[in-house]
Amino acid sequence: MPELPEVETVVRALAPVLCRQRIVGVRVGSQRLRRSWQTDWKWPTKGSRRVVAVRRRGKWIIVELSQAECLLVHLGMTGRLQVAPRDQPEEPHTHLVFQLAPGKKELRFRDPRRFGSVGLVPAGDLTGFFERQRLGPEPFEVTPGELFAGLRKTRRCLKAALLDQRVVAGVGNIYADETLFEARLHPAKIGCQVTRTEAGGLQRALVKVLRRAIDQKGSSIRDYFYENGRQGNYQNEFRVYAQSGSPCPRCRTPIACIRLAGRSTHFCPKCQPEVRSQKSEDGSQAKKQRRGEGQRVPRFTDF
DNA sequence: ACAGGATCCTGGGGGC
DNA sequence: TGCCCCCAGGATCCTG
Repeated sequence: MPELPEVETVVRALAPVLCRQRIVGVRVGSQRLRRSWQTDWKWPTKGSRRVVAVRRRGKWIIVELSQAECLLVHLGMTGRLQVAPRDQPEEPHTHLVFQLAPGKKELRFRDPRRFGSVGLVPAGDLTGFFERQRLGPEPFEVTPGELFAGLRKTRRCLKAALLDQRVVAGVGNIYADETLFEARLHPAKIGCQVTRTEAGGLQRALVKVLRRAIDQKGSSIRDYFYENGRQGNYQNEFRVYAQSGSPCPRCRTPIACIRLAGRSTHFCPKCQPEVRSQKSEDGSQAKKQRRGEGQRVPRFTDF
């Protein structure tokens, strides 16, 4: 599952291959992605676009093109971007193919579960696009104070807050669990109960875990390969994620697995002690009186 | 306004 | 061996 380290690794692998190439044509598959990008897909019918740069924001891949446009790619759960020779047979679930020149290669977007999305944005609207998404700060740029402020606002648990891209961009299920273990914080602890010191520790843990994962070229479980079948190695360093029942690497207590924010959540019951005033099963119902409609985050295809 | 559950989607694994 | 069912999870939609 591509999270920040996996996306960063893909970007680093793609950038030298794609930069200065021209996209001379696009072929669209018959299956729709989850987002209805296909009907909205507006690729210029004439002229080509040169790839100027490839970079990342949160879990988004940004392919900067000439003529002030950006190709935005989100890999979702199972998305893969791969550069392949044109004569190499297409794998199943290939939804989008960009023909490159010079040379006889293609950039292919493959996504079996179709949770990913691809779109074209004017470069001038890139900032606006991420603002409409309310995409939070990059983990390497967020200050302890900002993280503390973000957590203070919510009654959700830390696990849910870390998964929320508006709090901090790029964290998914794996790195949320690993970060909370590193910070010795219980995943069910309520955001607004976190102290400034704990928020500082969480920020340091986040940076440490993500840096190490990037060094290891991400985690390869099931679907993720960063470049033509090459795998990351961080899955060999998981300390809690997918380690249910295994001894904690610090204290040998069996790692526990519970369900939080709709996701499997792994932690050490001893190193990440239960919080004092944890959200009770039926507690937090005081919010019942709230009413009205939340502000809609624009769909990807809205721009 | 906010939190949490449901939803989409396919491949893999477990149980029978 | 083959079939069925469940689970995995990112982002968004829906409900309370």
